[in-house]
Amino acid sequence: MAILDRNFFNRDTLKVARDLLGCKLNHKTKGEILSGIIVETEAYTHDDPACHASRGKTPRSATLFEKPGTVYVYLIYGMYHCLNFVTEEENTPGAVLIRALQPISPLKDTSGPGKLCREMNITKELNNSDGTDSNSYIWAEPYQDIQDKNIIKTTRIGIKKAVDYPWRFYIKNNAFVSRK
DNA sequence: GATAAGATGTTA
DNA sequence: AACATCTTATCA
Repeated sequence: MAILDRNFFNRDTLKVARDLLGCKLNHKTKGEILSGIIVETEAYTHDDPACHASRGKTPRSATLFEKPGTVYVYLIYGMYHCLNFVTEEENTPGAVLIRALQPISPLKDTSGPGKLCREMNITKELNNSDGTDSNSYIWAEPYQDIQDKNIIKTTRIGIKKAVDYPWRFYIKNNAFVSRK
């Protein structure tokens, strides 16, 4: 099983967001591995007003400038963690937000970026870690091949800037996509 | 130091 | 539609 490596993430953010659909996400925590299929993603790029790096490098957004494949986890609204994979080459900010998973491990509720982090036990501790090998705590690998006809490309959710960018991808008719 | 806004989720 | 709840950025 080939793990998604740095070359996979060192590409156009929109392509990475699309290609992550159908991949298996794994998180090693408390001696066990939790996993789920990625069914919904959003892209955030260097020329995107909604990206955390849109106003330059700050302590929080610094992770977005890291090497492709780096894990970016941040807290939103003081309550919920969100999981991202950094894309594009180093010093070019960009990331793919993982918005929903179809559980493989016995996870309860993973249809939303905050919910899946809660279920997968993903916290800020993982921020800035390397997500490109199975020795790290979190990584992804190809799992299902999703055809273009089964992918919906539409606008992103929960943002106030660049609301018209169709940079959200999800698998058609999948019950675990958020905001049904 | 203070303040406002935010890539959310739950409840009603 | 309100609210729970707190980090981050951006001022001063």
